[in-house]
Amino acid sequence: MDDKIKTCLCEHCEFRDIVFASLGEHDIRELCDHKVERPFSKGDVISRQGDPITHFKYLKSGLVKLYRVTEDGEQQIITITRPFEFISTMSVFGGDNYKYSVAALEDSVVCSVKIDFIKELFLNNSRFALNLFARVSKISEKIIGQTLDIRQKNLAGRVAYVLLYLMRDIFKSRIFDIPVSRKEIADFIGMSTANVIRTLSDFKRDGIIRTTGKTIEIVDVDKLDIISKRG
Amino acid sequence: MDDKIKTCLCEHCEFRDIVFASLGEHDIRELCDHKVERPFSKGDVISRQGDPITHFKYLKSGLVKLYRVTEDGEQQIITITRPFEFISTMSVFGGDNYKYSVAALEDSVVCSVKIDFIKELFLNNSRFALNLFARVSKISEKIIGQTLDIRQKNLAGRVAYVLLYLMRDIFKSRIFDIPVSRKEIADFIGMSTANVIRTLSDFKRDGIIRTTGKTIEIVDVDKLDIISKRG
DNA sequence: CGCGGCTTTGATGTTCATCAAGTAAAGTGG
DNA sequence: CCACTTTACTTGATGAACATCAAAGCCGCG
Repeated sequence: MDDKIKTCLCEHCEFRDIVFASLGEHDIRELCDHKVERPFSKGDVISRQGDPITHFKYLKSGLVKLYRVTEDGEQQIITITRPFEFISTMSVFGGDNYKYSVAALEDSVVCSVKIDFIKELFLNNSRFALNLFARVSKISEKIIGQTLDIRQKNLAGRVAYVLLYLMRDIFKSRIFDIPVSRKEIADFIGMSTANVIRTLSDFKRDGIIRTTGKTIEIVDVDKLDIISKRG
Repeated sequence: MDDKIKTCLCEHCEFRDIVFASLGEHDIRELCDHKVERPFSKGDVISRQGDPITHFKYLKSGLVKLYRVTEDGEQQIITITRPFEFISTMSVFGGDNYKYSVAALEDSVVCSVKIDFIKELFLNNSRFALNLFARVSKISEKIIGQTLDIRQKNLAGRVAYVLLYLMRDIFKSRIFDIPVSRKEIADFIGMSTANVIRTLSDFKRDGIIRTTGKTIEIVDVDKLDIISKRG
């Protein structure tokens, strides 16, 4: 490797626009030196509930689930998100340990920077601090809103809500491969696996969705919207 | 009023230790000039979902509920909190409008500062920024954790959880006056009013709690803990 | 080909919401 | 201060929604 030719990739990372927009050339260069880019395969755990928080991690590509494990060993999925919508932990400088686990639902790439370096940036660059704060706040609010949305709905409404969420926010397409098992959907919306499947079968029978293997097509978005709202 | 004698009360406010610890004499003085202290009676709405966010508000004394109104006009209570645990909105600089409403459950005092002034402080005082960020993060995490806790429990478990929360976190006493109606408890844990009452009656019959009017005494904390955990 | 995991469907029982009716408590106006 | 009105609380009965259990089908993988 020739160090002289090596250009800093962070300079042109799309992430720069989001959180690091306010960093000058010098800081970006330094960020690059501190960061480690690491691939994760589908199913890999990216960070684990209870572990000490040493790094600031952000998702560069892929798809992850944020979840926690309850006392009786069940998973409770908090949210499913794409890059830019996941930044290591909500309380970046709040607590010392992860409150939740994160695992890859698709092959993913995560960038990781020592938390101390981010803290330094935060203290020295007020624009950066403001951006980061706004972003983390928005993520928290999205999670809270989603959880409350789900809570007030009945089974059919919840399943419809998840399908619409995957369609609109995650895949931006009416046809996509479901990235989670039925059990994971159940863990997300807080229902039993059997009833999630039953509801999906109902949707299929009514011509609202169509499935072949892992692939799903949302046929009747309007009807799904009605079910989601009415639930 | 004699302006010369008027000392700045913010200097000795307990809140200073929490969010404003990092402010010097000058900033504190200025904060004082900008802030408005205002009492709210039980039942008053402090800030309303959808309204533009113009001020940074924090609870100085009293008790509030954070809630949102669903499409069919029902209230969904997000959390109930004491001073220091409520700071206007989670996304202080995130969005332009309140995502949730806040109302006083007891007579309360709220301090209010123009959001622009806080933003200025945030940009000019990095210690303040860090403190504020950590605090807001912690509040968000508490809310998310609470919502997830409640979600995995059954009716009895939820009611037990709320009683323990009021006892431990809000009143710090086994005897207290319930600050919310049965309907509000129901809106908090996402159950019907009738069933909340039924469960409370069960607890009473089993000698777990004792009530006279609005006053409640938690008699058997251990049993309540078991019910809450098993739920 | 056969094993193990995920999925699907049906039958059954539990939990919880809803409805209804009655009681207590808390305002409200004369 | 009392009758009146309204709101909150309480309890029982009923039915709907959902979990659980069980058995069978499917599918990928060694």
